[in-house]
Amino acid sequence: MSVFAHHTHDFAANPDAALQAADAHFQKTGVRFTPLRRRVFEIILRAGKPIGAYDILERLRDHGKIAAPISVYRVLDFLIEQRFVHRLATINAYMACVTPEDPHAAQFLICQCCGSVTEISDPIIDKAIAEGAKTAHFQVSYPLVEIMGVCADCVREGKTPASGCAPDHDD
Amino acid sequence: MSVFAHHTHDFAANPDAALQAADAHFQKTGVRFTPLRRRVFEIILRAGKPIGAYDILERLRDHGKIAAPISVYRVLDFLIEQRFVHRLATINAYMACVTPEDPHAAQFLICQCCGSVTEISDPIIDKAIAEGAKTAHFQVSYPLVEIMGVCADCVREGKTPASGCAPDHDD
DNA sequence: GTAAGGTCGCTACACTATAACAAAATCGCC
DNA sequence: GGCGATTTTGTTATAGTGTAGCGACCTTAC
Ligand SMILES: [Zn+2]
Ligand SMILES: [Zn+2]
Ligand SMILES: [Zn+2]
Ligand SMILES: [Zn+2]
Repeated sequence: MSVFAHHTHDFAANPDAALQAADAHFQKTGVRFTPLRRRVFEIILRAGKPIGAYDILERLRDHGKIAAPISVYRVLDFLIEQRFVHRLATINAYMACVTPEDPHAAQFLICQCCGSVTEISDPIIDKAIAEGAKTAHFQVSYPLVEIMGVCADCVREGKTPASGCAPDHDD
Repeated sequence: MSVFAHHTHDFAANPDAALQAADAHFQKTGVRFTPLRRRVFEIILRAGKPIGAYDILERLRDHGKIAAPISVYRVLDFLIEQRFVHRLATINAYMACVTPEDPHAAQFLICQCCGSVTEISDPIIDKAIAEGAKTAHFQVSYPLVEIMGVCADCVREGKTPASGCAPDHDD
């Protein structure tokens, strides 16, 4: 297990548990968690890292389902609305929220080398943004924070974004 | 003049001054500020708010220039690289930097009602992100902060994103 | 059962961005 | 000024991302 298992309930790391939790949640709230919505959520969970809308579409088709892009986007809108999925604007991809039951402002650490993304929820960043916005008399509805860079693993391997993320040669 | 003229040197508010500053800068550095690049930068400046790549293309054509999308994107890459332009990932648009001479991490306040965008450079937000990333042993290359919400002007008019940004009726 | 509302399928389309290669302009050097 | 190397731009084609509009179907409420 990595030193950087950053969350105690990392649903994304346990697709089955996450699906069951979602089942329970929608059962409780009465919101309809249809087979299609469940299937798309499962695909996102099992991807293990951010996945594009058209990749989701492809995997739907792998399972015999004939679908058009719009179907995927509609489900994505639903899952985002329900806070089970986050959208990453920088890389046009979608990933499962690690703590969907807990409303939160999230920040994302996006590795430009390996494509991994870590969701964090740092109250200090959150507060700083709230304060900054307040100063400008700006009413925040959604604070998007996507931090591009190199993840701990890739740093350890000496990779850099400049060199196309190949390990650095110091010659 | 608005109460929210947020910057002392808001180049975007003075296209001519900004262009002259750019001329001087590129003269000094020896980097080539070609007519096309200058023209695109001028279009972005005169737009007064974020503008899409294809809108830039259209305005180029208005001035008799025949151009393909790729030309615009190449120039945009250049201007971003030179830090004279920022890209807004959330809305796929580009805007002039308010303080291009001063390297900075920027944050953007994007109004979902009127489409206006304000660039701020809040050291507290910046520091909070740096600290948060450090905790995760993540090496930051570019911290993207795009805060969606309602600007001061629109708040004053009672607009909300929920109602499609029409003024709120309380009936 | 029937009407209403929500979900999904289907076709087509709009918008955003890039690849590959050729032509032209610029620069450095002699 | 000629000339090769480099950079910039043009040209054509294509990839990638996201929506509109409408009708069928399915679920829910009465
Ligand atoms: Zn989350
Ligand atoms: Zn990495
Ligand atoms: Zn700036
Ligand atoms: Zn506004």
